[in-house]
Amino acid sequence: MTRAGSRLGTAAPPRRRLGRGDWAAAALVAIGEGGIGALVIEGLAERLGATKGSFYWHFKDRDELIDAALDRWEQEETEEVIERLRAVEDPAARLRRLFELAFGDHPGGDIDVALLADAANPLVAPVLRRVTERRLDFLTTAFSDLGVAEESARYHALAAYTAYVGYFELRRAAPSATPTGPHAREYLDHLLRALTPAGPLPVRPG
Amino acid sequence: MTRAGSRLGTAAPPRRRLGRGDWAAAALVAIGEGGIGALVIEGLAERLGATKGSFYWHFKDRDELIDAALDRWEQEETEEVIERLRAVEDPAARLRRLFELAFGDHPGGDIDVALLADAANPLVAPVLRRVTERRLDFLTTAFSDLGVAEESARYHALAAYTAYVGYFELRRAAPSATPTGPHAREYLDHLLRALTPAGPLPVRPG
DNA sequence: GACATTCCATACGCTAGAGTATGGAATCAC
DNA sequence: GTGATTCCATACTCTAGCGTATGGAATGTC
Repeated sequence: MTRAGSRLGTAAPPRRRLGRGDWAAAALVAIGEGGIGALVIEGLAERLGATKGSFYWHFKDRDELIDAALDRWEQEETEEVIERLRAVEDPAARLRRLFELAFGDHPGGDIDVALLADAANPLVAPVLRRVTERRLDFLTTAFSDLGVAEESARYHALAAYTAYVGYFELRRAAPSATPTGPHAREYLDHLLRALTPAGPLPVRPG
Repeated sequence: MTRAGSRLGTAAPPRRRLGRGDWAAAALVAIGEGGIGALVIEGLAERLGATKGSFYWHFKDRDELIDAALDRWEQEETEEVIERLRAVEDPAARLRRLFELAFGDHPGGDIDVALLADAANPLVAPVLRRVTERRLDFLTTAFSDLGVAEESARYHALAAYTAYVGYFELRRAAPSATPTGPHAREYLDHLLRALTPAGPLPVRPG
């Protein structure tokens, strides 16, 4: 058969040729939806309007794709976020911004949770460990900058990070029990009060 | 072949015949170790010193075993715990005891986390939702009994529960980053201060 | 102690999905 | 435009693990 939709447009868009990046991106989406287990080569191929043949030209095997997707995740959802937050001068504002980003509507939380679900996977484990420690260190420093004592800052960081992780886990376990709409913001306020040391540190003051 | 170890003891203990309960218990252990995916019939059979033949006599299929294991979990790790906590009169003591149980060394947290990992599984989803809402409701009431206003009590419950879930997720993601030994207790103290409304509510006062 | 019933082992069929082999289309180099 | 290179589709093989079929052991029953 000649390539589907190569001449007259079928449902699929007249696609260009694929590269490793396309596969890695699609893989990360799949992981976000159903974890490593949902990363099925022929499934991705269909989404991309291709077949296994393409995949096995770009990648040695499935593990190599997983690695590529995890690299991408580590970069986009941790390093780049941290980099962006460095730009915020005021420690309180930086922390507040971090909370807003973390609990916001981006798909990051879902990927996080999906990867936590595959924490036992030998490919996932080291990346997950690295990312978790990196984030915790950043959080610890953030609380330190706020004036919290060294030891206490670590506990604040742990509490904040587990609140974040737990929130997205809860959303999967019982979406109806998760605060939505105005309640979401109220809950975030509540969290900020509980998790930050001194004052209320209101979100978007004014 | 005659049954292994039926006369002279080999490595395996001279086992009695198996019942549904044995399979369900083994299944729950397997789930705790690796989630639903780790629940492999022939694997469990080997652990129990039996074969598939036995399993398919007691159960229609794998799904039926999963159901049985989930039932067991819901009963042991939620209903029975709640029942036990009802016995504690003082609201503050009850909440403190709950925290101690939750963050204690029982394997419950690991099973919780494993099932959260399979939240998308159609067999797991309804049980998980039920259990989560049940626990949240109990927590909400617990905070209410402590004198927290209705709406606020819900947020307290959410924060406490996500802290619990997040803690065990963190332990899987980066065990080395999780507080251990004396730090574990210090962190628990920190959490109690952050998550409970009024006073410090010390663990095991005195 | 023979028969029924309960329980289980062995040997098989079946499917999903990873990975391979190979020919051919697209694109580039000149 | 023709040869080389890059990219991809099709048609396989192979394995893990679910489920089934069937005979036989263990245990109860009278």
